[in-house]
Amino acid sequence: MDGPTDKTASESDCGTIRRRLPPAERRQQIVDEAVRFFAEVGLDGKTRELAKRLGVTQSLLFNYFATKDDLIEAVYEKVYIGRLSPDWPERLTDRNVPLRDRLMAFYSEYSALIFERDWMRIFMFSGLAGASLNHRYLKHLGDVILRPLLSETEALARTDVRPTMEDVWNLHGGIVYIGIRQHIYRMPAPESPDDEIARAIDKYLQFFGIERDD
Amino acid sequence: MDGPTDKTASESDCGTIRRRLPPAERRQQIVDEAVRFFAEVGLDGKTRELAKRLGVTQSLLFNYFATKDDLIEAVYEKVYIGRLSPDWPERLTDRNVPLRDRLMAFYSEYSALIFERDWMRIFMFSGLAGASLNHRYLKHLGDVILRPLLSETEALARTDVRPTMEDVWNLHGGIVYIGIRQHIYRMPAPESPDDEIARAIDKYLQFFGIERDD
DNA sequence: CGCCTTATTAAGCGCTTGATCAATCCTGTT
DNA sequence: AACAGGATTGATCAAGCGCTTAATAAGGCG
Repeated sequence: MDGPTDKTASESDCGTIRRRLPPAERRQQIVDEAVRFFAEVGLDGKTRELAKRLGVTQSLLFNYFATKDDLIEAVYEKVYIGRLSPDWPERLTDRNVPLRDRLMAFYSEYSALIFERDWMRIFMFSGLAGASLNHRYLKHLGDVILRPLLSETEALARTDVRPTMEDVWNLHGGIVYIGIRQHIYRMPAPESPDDEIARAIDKYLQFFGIERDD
Repeated sequence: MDGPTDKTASESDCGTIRRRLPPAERRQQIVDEAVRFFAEVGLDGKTRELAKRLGVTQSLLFNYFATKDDLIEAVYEKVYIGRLSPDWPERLTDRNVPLRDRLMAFYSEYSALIFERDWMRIFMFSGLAGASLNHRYLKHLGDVILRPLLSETEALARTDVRPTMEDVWNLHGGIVYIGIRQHIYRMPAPESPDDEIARAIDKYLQFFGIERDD
């Protein structure tokens, strides 16, 4: 009554309704959609709704993940991984390049990576939930990015006021807050985040009397 | 077997097990505990667990709030209310006082109000949930605090670089991020937040060439 | 004290949840 | 074409959910 029901299920238009994927591919498909899903509705999103978005049965999810927590863990890892590039520490400490340029390069790349709705929201959800990956990430960020950044600032500071770790966190927080406003609170984004980042960096450097070409 | 079970239920120690409160008092008690509860576990916290914390039946909650959403709305209002003092706008624009002092006074008071776990977390939960109160609060903050603050900065700025709304948001975000680190991510707090606030403000003012006594 | 109002409870309804598992039916191989 | 393997499904479970309601008992008042 309702249209040509092509029972063969392979569906002539194999674009969307395809079934029976190779396990690795399906698993990845599930995680990908789960990232979007949980980022949107929170970690209490229901497995049945996620399955519906995937066009798949809810029970299938449990063939790939023993429990919902396992799936969430996979979401965490998928979204946290690669968010801190391993070559940033050395680039941030390369004193052949002016500190301002290093900071601009870093925060320009970093913001492009993190000012993304899925990441921002899952990071916040996992932070609120007290996920260990969240703590480890922040500790890593502090150890591997911000603390070296403090050393670099100290090495160039020309004022009597000495930079502290809190100053670096303030720089970092002011920048990250752009993404929070945009993706957590859904406020309008600044036209050019890089410009705002540049101003935040200049404000920071100027406070310690560091010139543009130091 | 188990101790003197004082069946009269008024409980000699009337500290905790008391029953039959006047409705207004019980309602307030419920909201107070709900704030702590939802701040801790999130808005998907279960009414049965909240009731257990109150030492009360779950069904009692629904005598005071028709639905769980109503209770959450009461939590929102309880926690949002009074968070933006109405006399701040005029104090922030009182040009008889140096801008630095005005900023310090404001952010010192404001941070004392908002650097509190229950508020921080409920604000974040409600923001992620897209609650309208959250949007209204942020719009109000922008209109009534930050925009005037931009005007005050403009009036005193001595540099060729003109302050923008984004600069004010950056100042604000850097400060608020202290509370986010502490209460959302549960990182250790700075010893004296007021000192960090002062540095953030000085950094901001100095960027626009505003002196301490302007 | 005994009554009467009503704050509170106990029981449970209908539905949804995460999770299970035997039964399907694609799909590559022969 | 027939088969075998395994990805996928549909039916289902027990637990837990928000919420309802009739019964219970606390406590101020005469």
